[in-house]
This record gives sequence, C-alpha cells and structure tokens, in this order.
Amino acid sequence: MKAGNMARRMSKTRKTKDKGSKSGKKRATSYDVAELAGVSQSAVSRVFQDGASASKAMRERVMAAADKLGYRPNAIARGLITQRSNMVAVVISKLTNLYYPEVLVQLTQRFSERNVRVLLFALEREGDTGSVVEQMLQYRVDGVITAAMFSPEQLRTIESAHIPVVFYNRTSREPLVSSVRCDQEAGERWLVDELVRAGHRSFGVVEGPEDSVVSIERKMGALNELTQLGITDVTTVSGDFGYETGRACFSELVEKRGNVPDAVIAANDVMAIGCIDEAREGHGLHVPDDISIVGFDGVGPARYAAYDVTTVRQPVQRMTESAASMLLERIERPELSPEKRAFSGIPIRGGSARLLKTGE
Amino acid sequence: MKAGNMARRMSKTRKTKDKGSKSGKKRATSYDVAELAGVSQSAVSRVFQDGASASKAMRERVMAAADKLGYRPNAIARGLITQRSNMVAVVISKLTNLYYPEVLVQLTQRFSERNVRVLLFALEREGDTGSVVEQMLQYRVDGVITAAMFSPEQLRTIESAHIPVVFYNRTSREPLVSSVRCDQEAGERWLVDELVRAGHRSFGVVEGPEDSVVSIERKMGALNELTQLGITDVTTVSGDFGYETGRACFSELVEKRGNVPDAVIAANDVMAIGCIDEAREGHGLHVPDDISIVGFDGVGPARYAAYDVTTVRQPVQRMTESAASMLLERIERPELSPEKRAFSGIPIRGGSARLLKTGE
DNA sequence: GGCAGTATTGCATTCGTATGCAATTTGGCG
DNA sequence: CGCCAAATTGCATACGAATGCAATACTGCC
Repeated sequence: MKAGNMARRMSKTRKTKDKGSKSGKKRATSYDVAELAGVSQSAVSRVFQDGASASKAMRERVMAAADKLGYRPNAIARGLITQRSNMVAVVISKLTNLYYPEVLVQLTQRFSERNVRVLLFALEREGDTGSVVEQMLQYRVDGVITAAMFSPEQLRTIESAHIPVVFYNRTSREPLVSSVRCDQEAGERWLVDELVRAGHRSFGVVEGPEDSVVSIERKMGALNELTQLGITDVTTVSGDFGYETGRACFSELVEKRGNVPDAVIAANDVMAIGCIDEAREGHGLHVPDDISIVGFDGVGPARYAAYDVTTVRQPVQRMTESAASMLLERIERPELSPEKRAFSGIPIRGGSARLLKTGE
Repeated sequence: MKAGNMARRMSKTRKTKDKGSKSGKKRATSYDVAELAGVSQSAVSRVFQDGASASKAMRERVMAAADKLGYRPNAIARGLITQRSNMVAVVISKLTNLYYPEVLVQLTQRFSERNVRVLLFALEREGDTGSVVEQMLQYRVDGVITAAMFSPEQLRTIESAHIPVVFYNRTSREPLVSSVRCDQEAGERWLVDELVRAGHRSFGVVEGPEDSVVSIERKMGALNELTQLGITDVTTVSGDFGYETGRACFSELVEKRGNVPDAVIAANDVMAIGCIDEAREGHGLHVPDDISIVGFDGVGPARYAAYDVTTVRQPVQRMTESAASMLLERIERPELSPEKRAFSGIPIRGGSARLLKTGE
C-alpha cells in the first residue's frame, strides 16, 4: 500500500544522492524520517505539530528516527501549505538614531518568544521605502511593524494583501492601520511648561529631518504650547537627529537670533547633546546656568554624567510589547478593527535644564 | 490541451474564493496570471526570472495581466523549489553595545543591495544561542553571519546542513568557518605603546563580560604588550561593556589599587566614557591631565566633545562589506575554502589621553 | 519556397509539508 | 466477549513556482 510511494521516493532520493557526490547527502525530509521509522509521512508531520493526534509509541519512533537523521521540519514548505510564514517584517530607518536599536532588539525578542521570526528592513532614510513593500509581499510576511512612513499607495498595496500593519511612533490618517506611539505632544508640553515655570522666556527649537513624523509632532507640540503660554520669542532651526547637526544647529540658532536664548528644545537627545557641547565649547556657556537644553527619547548617552539631559523617556518596553501583541493579535484575528495606543513619556529632570524643584 | 489544467485550477480557485467570502479574493498566483494572459504557468514563471527565455510579446502580455491582478511571485514557493531561500541569518548579541547597531544596519543594506533578505536574531547575551540554530535551520537560511559564539556542537550542526557561516569579530578553532575581524591585539598594542611612550607607567585595565571573545582579545592584547614593555603595575577589573559598569569599574580599580593609575584601558568606548565620568565626578580628576583613559570601537558618543575618547575605530564599512561578500561567495560556490580576514583598526588620538604628538 | 537552426512555449513533474477523509486500531464497559 | 465511540494512522492531494524535455514557432539563407 505504501510501498509504491516509498519506492518512488527512494529511487528519486537515491538518484539525487548519487549526483551530489561531493557534498554528501541532502537534508532529511519527512519522507526520509517516515521511511526509517516505518510510518507514513503524515505521521511524521503530525508528530512535529502541537495539536495533532499521535500516540506515544508513534511519537517515540518518529523522534528517534528524526534525531538519527538530523531532521528538521522545513519552515518554508510549511509556510507554503499553511499560508503562514511566521515571519513579520520590521521596517526601521537609520538605526544610528541611537533610539531605534533598543526598539529593534526588544521587538525581535518579543517576537522570538512567540515563535515568530523577524525579517529586517533597514532604510537609509525614512523615505526609502521603494522596494521594501515589494520584498515584504514576496516573502509573504504575516505582518509588518514599521517605524518609517509608507505612501498611501504603498499602504493600499499592503492592505490589499491583507497584511496587518502596526505603525511605531507614527500614525496615519488611514483608519485601517493600528499604531503604537509615545505621546510626543504631551511630552513636549511638559518640557515647555516646566521651562516656562522656571522663568525661561526666549526659546530655540531644533527640529529633526523634515520627513520624520516624530520630529514634526515634537516641534508642533512644543510650538503650540509655547504659543499657548504667550511666548513669542521663538527661533526654529532644523537638523537631522545627528550629533553634528546638533552642534551646527546651536550655532545657527545663536547667529540667527543675534543672542543666546534662555532655553533650547531639541527634537531628540542626540541633538540636545550636540547643542550642549556647542554651547560649552563654541560659546563658552554654562549649562544649565546660562542656558537650559532639553531633548527627547531618554537614550543611553542622555544619562552620561557630562550631559545628564533633561528629557522625556519613551517607555520602550511597554511600547514594543504592545506593538508585538497588537500585531500578532491582528494576524490571528484579521476581523478585529485596528487600534491606536498612545503611551505617555516619562519625564526625566536632568541637570541640563534649570527647572523648579518638584512641588515647588 | 491546457484546458484540463485550467479547468482544474479554476474550479479549485472558485471554490476557495466562495469560501473566503468575507476577506475577498486570495492573492493571485502564477496560474491566475497565466489564465488571464492566456498562456501557461511556465510562461509566467519565466517572465519573472532573469535569464529565462521569453519573447517581448509574451513579456508584455504577462506583465499586463500580472499588474491587473497585483501578482507577485511567492518567494516562499520559489524557495521551496529552488532550494534557495535568499535569506541569511544575522545573529547579534545585545545591541545596546552601541557598536552593533551600525554593523547591523550596514549588513542589512549590503544584503539588500544584492537582493538577499536578513532574518534577525538578537540575543540577550552572547551565550543565548539555544534555539537560534534550530530556527535558522528550519527556515533554511542560505548563510549565517554571527557576532555571537556558537558551541562546537552547534557549529557542527550548522556545518552538517552545509550552511556557510561567517564569524564577525570572532574566530573559531574550527577551520571550516570564515571570519572577518578587526585586529584587536594590534589596536591594543598601539594604545599601549602610545601611552607608554608618553610616560604612563601604572595601568588599570577594564575588561568586558567574560563570555565575550572580543573583550578577551582586547584584554590579552593590552596585557601582553604591557608585559612586553616591562610594565608590571597593572590592575584588572571587569564590567559588562555598559556605561554604569564603566563607572563602577573605575571606582573599583582605584579602591583595589589604593591609588589612581596613570592610565586606564577600557575594553570599549562606552566603558571608557563611564570611567571618564567617574574619574571626574567621583574622584575629582582631570582627564587627561591627571589620568589618561582610552577605549575601543570608535562609536558615535566617543566623539562627543565632553569625552573625545582616544580609541581605535573599527573599519565597519569595510568589515561589513567583506562579511557580506564572503558569505554570498561561499553560498554561490560552496566548494571554496574558508577565509579569514583581519582589518586593522584606525587609531584616533582623542583628548582623553595624554599622548605625544605624532612624530614626536 | 524550403530547410536547418534557434528561440519560445507548454507539459508534466518536483520541492517538503499539512490536512480532509476514510480506514483502522484502541479503549471502555457492560 | 462484543460492540460502540474515540483516537490514531494512512492515503491522496494541495500549496505556488521552477525546470527538463518535447513540441512548436520563428529566423535567416539559399
């Protein structure tokens, strides 16, 4: 009954083996294991699944054979038949940002725990999403987490393939996508409020690259709150989230204004650090006595003693945990409606800004 | 002639469509495209390959149909039949190291350029390679780049699956693996030589985690050279490559010695920065007047003005480029023998160490 | 126009696993 | 011991694309 099948497989296998004389034998398949264990291929398949029915005896025989052959189920073939690759795409731009590495590691670990693999797409700039969509779709990823922007058209393409997407720190007008974000506006509001409470009246704002949604939200959050509080002496310059432009921006700011503002609000910690260095070295200023400088993110270097940046830390743990859970949930149950979650940042009263004591 | 085939496919397809009433139609396959274009599935397949023969007319018809259906070749299915997934595994430990993010981004981009996808495995610690091997093999990656250590047994497992491996910044006694590394010993030698030339005679050495090969190589490189030069006043303490332990290590060092050494050699830049902060804040020392502190890696923060770390920069560009090329080459031609490449680091004379001027 | 030679195209099979269905075994229990 | 239900197992086929081989369509040339 099964002889025919076996014979077919065997003869083919043999032929293949003979051909590949040098590199030795091919990887073992479920048929090889089945043959050695004297059972059917279906049985092998079932033993290597969770909820499948297989007797203890069967399980043992198959496992023994599998061990002997070094058999491992082929996830590619499995993906083909189950229509689930168990891979998700993580799209991230310019990791040199210092903030994303942590996000990436955590996301990867969260997915690993749940037995999902991460296909990484690293963009040079946020806009470079060109072939990424194409690749994701070709590899039939089950879902996407993106910290970069896709065009509406790209989104439609992804959506038409029924692949759930979770935006990380960015939202989209499209109502179909889920997102996890840190409430940048609220964070900036806190920073502005504290600075103003402590008597700062003239401001410099250092924004990030123009194609970054995060930067825009932070800038607008700060500017709106400043306006709200009746502060009009505000100068804006823009950098690229990097240290060097942070330094350049500070000088540009001073030059543009013709004086030194009471405080500088940088779109992220790295640029804040650049500003601090330039204030000290380039302009002989003392931080925070002569000027207050604040950032955003709460990255590692912001805590270095030489800077001790006053900032708002993103709750990365909770955000990545949420992002992973939301994505997996939507993969499991595509009928669920999208969800948007916003987390508050954690205020860090560092030494780079002259603030009132808490409760003062 | 093709009617039978078509009919079979069509009936099946229809049935599937009807069942999945809610989510609409399934993703288009090459059969769907073939049907619409009035050609065979093979033709479609050929149009979507590089070196396949297809007439201009054919190409156009198929492409038109494919566009209309939003067809994309299924990389999973392709991988199954071609025995090539076009995915490589990149294994990296604890990205918070600040050095690896850049490596990761660059590797990913190099592979992307060559149309190869990256499956990311992020380890909490270097040792956590447990299930990683299993996963890599199940997904049939074409190759592996690892910045973590695998046990000899794990290596044998990978090797028996004929998957080429390139070690990044670590070598293995096993002769079968290729590797790309920065010559840590030479770098440390340079640092030690310069420090000794400039008159430093007592040393502290801050090593990294014990399971890190990189740390061991750096420590041994420094210690050997110190011995070589007849310096015996050397104290060693160990951290974990992180900022906080850098600070702790400095204090521990001073306490252990009962005095402040002329120079501290840290296993990486981040710990060097920690040492600098602790020297300044915790011990009121001036860097480099009272003490010289050097690191290794050449990461971003090492160039911040407040630290300006004297260090050895790894040539990341060339190293990642090499790693990617070597891996792809070995994938293409498995018969090639492994190769080990070592790159010299780039000496950076920062302000954190009192060295003689060049040529002095 | 005819013929050899080449470029296209289609057919049939293959990759390795999952799974519906039917057949078989096992177990429980009177 | 027998009988029914439940658990286990095997068979056959599907997933979606690639490819050797054979059939067919072009091409150029005399």
